[in-house]
Amino acid sequence: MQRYIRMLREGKFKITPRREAILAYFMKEGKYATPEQVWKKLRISLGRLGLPTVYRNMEEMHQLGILVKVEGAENRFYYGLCRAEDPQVHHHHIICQGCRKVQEVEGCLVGSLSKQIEAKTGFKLTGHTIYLQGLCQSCITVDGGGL
Amino acid sequence: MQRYIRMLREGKFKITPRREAILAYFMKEGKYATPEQVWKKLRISLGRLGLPTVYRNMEEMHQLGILVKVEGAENRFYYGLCRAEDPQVHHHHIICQGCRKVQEVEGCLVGSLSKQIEAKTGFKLTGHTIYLQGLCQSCITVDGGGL
DNA sequence: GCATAAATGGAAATGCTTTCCATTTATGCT
DNA sequence: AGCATAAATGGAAAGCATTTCCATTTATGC
Repeated sequence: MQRYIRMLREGKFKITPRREAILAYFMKEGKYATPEQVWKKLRISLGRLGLPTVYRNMEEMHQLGILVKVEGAENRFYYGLCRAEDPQVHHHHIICQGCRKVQEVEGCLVGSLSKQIEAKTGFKLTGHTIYLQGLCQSCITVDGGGL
Repeated sequence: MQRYIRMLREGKFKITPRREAILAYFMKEGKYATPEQVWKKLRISLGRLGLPTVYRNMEEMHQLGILVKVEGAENRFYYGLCRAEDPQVHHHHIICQGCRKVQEVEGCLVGSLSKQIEAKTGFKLTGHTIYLQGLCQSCITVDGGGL
């Protein structure tokens, strides 16, 4: 938790109860979620909580590298906590199709291949985004997906 | 063009002037575009053209593998023509940040790494999506991006 | 040609996300 | 501790990409 608080501070953001609650939510759940899902849950304990506040804060946390943002089903966006030691160090995430758990994949998948890609296509690579889907160990043993 | 027409037929879709116009648009432009962009252009030559028609057809073509669908800026979706010999054969696309040109990258970038990823994470891979961004040769020589 | 299911256009609805703005609050300074 | 101030927040309303509805038109097989 403290490291995420620190990241907020470094981004010149204030530490508010709402932000702490959002962080706590993701620390506890460990899976990806939409702003609305977070809002529905936190609204109960926080009393008053605006949906725009959740959207704003989650997007800010995404900008800071605290949350990963992925395009889920039905053109909606999901966010998940990035637990990488240093989020600045380029890496990827894999998402469990069973329980929506988010996990880091150290190292860059494209880095080692970039030369080949550039040779093949004639392009100069400037960036990439990878969405890995899979099943985490506990979901493999259960039934193989669904949620 | 004929191969895309064939793909539409195989998908039990009728060959309409609108569909042909959309295909022609992408054949000519070769870059990715939103339904609205396509609509604005084709509306002129087609006289009457409904925006929902463009959305519907582009999404259908995406389902058939004719168009690639990528999430662009500002939560909008862009489509680009897939020119791979056989779109069913798994491959990736790279998009030029300069001119939005879409190009195929043969082979799968994750295939050769999947064992490593699975070993590292404990996940069983079920799928992946890769968005490669780069600059095509002509854009490299011009200025380095922008559009 | 003709029948028919598919395609289309325009208007309206949907629904995620953002903006506006008045009020509240975290933070730095004294 | 109290204060000033810029940032954060909530609620309502707006924005806007995308989809749905439905009456009309059209491609296609016979």
